[in-house]
Amino acid sequence: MPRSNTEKYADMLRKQGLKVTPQRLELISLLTRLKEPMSAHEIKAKWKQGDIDTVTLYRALDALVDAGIVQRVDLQHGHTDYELLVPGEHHHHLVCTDCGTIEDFVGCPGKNMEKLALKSSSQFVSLREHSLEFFGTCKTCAV
Amino acid sequence: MPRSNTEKYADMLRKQGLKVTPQRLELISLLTRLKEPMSAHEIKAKWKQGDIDTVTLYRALDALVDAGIVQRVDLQHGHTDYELLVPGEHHHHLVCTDCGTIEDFVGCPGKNMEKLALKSSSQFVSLREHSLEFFGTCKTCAV
DNA sequence: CTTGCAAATGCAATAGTATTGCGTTTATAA
DNA sequence: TTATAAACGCAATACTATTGCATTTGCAAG
Ligand SMILES: [Mn+2]
Ligand SMILES: [Mn+2]
Ligand SMILES: [Zn+2]
Ligand SMILES: [Zn+2]
Repeated sequence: MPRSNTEKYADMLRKQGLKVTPQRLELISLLTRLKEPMSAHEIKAKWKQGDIDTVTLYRALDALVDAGIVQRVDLQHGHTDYELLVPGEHHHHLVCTDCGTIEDFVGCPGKNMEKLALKSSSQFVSLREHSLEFFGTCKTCAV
Repeated sequence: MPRSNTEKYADMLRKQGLKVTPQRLELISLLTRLKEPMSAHEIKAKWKQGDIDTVTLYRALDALVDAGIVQRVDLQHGHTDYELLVPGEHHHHLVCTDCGTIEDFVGCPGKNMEKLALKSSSQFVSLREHSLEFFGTCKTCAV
């Protein structure tokens, strides 16, 4: 990972009063190379520099989520998956319920949906986030 | 619960080759009265006829999901919540991250979103379901 | 109404996911 | 260089959900 990106993420951490540690840097570096969201255990299995304690990994993931670097995703796998968040963007996923194939969906009309949701709501005045995942069958599995 | 509704759900179970048991009927009856999605443990705590074994409850919930009577919801509570599904409809939720207030959102433009998602996809040709939940702050907590 | 049997139940054990407490180590700012 | 709050690693524990198996039961066939 180029130095500029590393420094960008380091700043995002420090901005939240969080420390920049070797573990957190390797975690970011690892997530940068992933093409799909991954569970804590899968991440742990991919760890290069020796090993990382499971607790430390979960706490590092929490820290990155707090800093807005990582987002949690629920793909109905029975656990939380994590992926790097591109700043200023957001995206969702298409999941094949047969083979597990995952594809990103980037054209989410989030603002419109939130407007719609707020208009129909009697109790809410502002929305900060939303989860959205699609489940279906990919070309390969459709036969 | 009126007899007609009970019979309707019983038929939905039998149609899937699933049996109609006292536990499943009480579970449906209990879910009918709920205004919010609930976890397995919360449902167990509300059980009236004596007690239900946790395993039986999970298996009954699975059965109702298979029969299309119940849907699973992830409200980022660290567990699965369950709620009765109105046949032919679907809805999502607004969740207050401060106090936990939950409000239904019924005006989901699901068909359009799926069309949008499929158009942008290179690997998928059909989508069956989607998850969508909004997270924000309710009027009471906004101050 | 009886009977046969696959499906469902209850209990015990276990798996999988995530968190807490605490003593030691380390990043960072003074 | 030093002080200190944050982070780390390890052990224990909590919480969520599932598996295996002996027993019971829904329900359809006769
Ligand atoms: Mn993604
Ligand atoms: Mn609801
Ligand atoms: Zn597939
Ligand atoms: Zn609130």
